[in-house]
Amino acid sequence: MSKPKRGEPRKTRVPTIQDVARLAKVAPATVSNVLNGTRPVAEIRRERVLAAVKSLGYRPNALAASLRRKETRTIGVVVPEITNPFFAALVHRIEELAGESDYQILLASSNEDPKLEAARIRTLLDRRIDGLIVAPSRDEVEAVSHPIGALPPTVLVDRGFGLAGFDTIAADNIDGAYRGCKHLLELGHRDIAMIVMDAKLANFADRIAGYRRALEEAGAAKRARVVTGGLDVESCRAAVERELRRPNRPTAIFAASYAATLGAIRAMRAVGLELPQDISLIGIDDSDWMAVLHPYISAVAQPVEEMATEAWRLLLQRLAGGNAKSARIRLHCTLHVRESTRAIERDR
Amino acid sequence: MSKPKRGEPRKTRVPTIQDVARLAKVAPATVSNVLNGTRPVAEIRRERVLAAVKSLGYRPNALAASLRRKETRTIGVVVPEITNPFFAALVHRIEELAGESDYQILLASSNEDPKLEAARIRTLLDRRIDGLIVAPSRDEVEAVSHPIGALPPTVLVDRGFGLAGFDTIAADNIDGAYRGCKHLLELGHRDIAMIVMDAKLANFADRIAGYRRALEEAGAAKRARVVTGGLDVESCRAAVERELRRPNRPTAIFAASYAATLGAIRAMRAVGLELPQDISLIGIDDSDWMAVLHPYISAVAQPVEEMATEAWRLLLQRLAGGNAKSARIRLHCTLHVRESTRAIERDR
DNA sequence: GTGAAAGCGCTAACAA
DNA sequence: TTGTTAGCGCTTTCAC
Repeated sequence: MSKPKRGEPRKTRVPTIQDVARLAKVAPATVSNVLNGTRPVAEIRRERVLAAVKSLGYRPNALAASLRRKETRTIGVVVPEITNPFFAALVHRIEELAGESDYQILLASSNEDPKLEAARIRTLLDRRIDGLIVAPSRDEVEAVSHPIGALPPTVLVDRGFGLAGFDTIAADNIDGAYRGCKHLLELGHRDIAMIVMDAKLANFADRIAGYRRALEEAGAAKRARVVTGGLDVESCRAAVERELRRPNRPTAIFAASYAATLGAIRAMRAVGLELPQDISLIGIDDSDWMAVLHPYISAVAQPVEEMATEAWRLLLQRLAGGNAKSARIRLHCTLHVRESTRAIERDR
Repeated sequence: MSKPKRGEPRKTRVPTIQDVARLAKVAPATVSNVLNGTRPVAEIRRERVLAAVKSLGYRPNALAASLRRKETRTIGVVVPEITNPFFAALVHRIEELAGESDYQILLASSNEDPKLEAARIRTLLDRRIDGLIVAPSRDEVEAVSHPIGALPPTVLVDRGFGLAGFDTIAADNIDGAYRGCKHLLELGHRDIAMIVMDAKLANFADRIAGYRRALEEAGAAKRARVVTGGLDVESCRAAVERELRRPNRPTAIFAASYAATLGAIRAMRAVGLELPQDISLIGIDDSDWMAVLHPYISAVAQPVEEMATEAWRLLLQRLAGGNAKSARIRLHCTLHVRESTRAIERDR
């Protein structure tokens, strides 16, 4: 009964179901049945088994069980970038839900690279994951549809909305951007630059659309200016800085993503513009620090928690054999009006 | 050759090594040898195998291979909280390194709960992970040492430093805190309150020690005030707020963790103190937003990247059978002097 | 250089 | 209710 400690040469082979069976004087199948509740087992044996399990410190080899059962209770989760608070929150919630349903998460990050994404997904599939939750790095998701052939039940979050054959979930980006832009318009802004990372990504296209729609309604359609920043904070900063140095600089910046928001603030500093006196800013994607330092940053928050919850719900449904047609879920954003957006000065 | 698309009823059973062998007219073993380079295979067969693999879209079942080989090329990673930027960065880097060495990451989060942590580790072990990287939720790590008995090669990061039988890595918390505190002292501060989450955790004890040492050197040992905040931002905020409302409030706050920093800033807002005119602040743990909004927040940054890199290196070493005695690695923190720390007004 | 056969640890099907 | 048997798909002896 002396439990071997780390460091000691581990002499004792890790016990198998056979060892338990032998010790309990029952068949391996019976051990299995006791442990999994697969079939009723007489109380006497049942107790002998449990005792043997305990005394040997037996734990079933999940690998062997998975191989046999053809299910791993493992879900692959692929995100572009775990250090982005949005994806961190997404993963966090998914991991939590998975734990509750006795699933494990195999995490992979694609670094926004479709090739890497495809490769990572492939190795996840090799491990026979039961399902997959992906926040694709691109919309085409060539990565996602190409490998092996068939994928296990898969839900796409944030990007790739509406892709045939997948349950997809995304924020209502059009509406979110619309409301964010409208907020600025109501404050009197007309020269609003939207900063996107890549206008061709559907998310950004949608956000641009929402932004344009708000502008049109305000009769300012012609004032639309969309600036393509690039995929990281630094390139966004540079793009915004260029924009701010132009003769008729915008009075407000609408940063269409987290990195764009960070970049925009940096750019303002670089150019020497004070937030919100000299210029207004609203971002898409919220983070806790935005309500900590003045000026608190106004933001359109995506419903991350709900997105994760829905993703998990849909996935479980598929895993349970649900054969409904692909779900497409749009979830509403929340507008947080804080201090970085301010009514425009009259003298402009 | 028609690759089955998702949505179509997948009629084709996923091909096994047997199928490949049959098609290539060789033994399964030969397929294995070709794919793994285990033994030389005649060029003729070799090509037949490769062709068969391609035409069937065969991918080896990693589960079966793992069961047989008794190695999964999977590493468990357990962190208290993935949404904390420090741990997010840690996981990010580990995941990156793992990918490079063709390992997968099984992620689990303990929510700072030792019981949950133990449970999660146990299920990771059931999956026969080859190794484990844990940022323990507590120091005792009863969780870590208790389960099954033996653990696979395990490295402890951030907490649990020096625990027998593990490779452990942590920031040099004493020195980091010492330097942070010294910075404040050099600015003339004498009434510096340190906010910790739990004084009993070794990390915080160390940070307190560093803080005290700096104070002693400055002959201000008696002015030490350590405030225990609690485990989340909100309770830290409340604790700091209480401190700030006391008659002789501190002139500077030294927040000993990320959550404490967030809480401290909130508290200052609540009390109406302006940073850095009315009070100075330095935190432990850095984040990108701290250098974005004024005042930029001074911080003692832990070397996350290096911690992850070292953790991975040590783990690989163990996995390779390295039998060196447990490593204990302390890595240096970096002091980022920014704008939230300012020389104290003379009239105090 | 190659194939046949055994077996990793488990569960499901089949008997008893 | 229980035990026996046959694999899950792979790798690894062991023969040839």
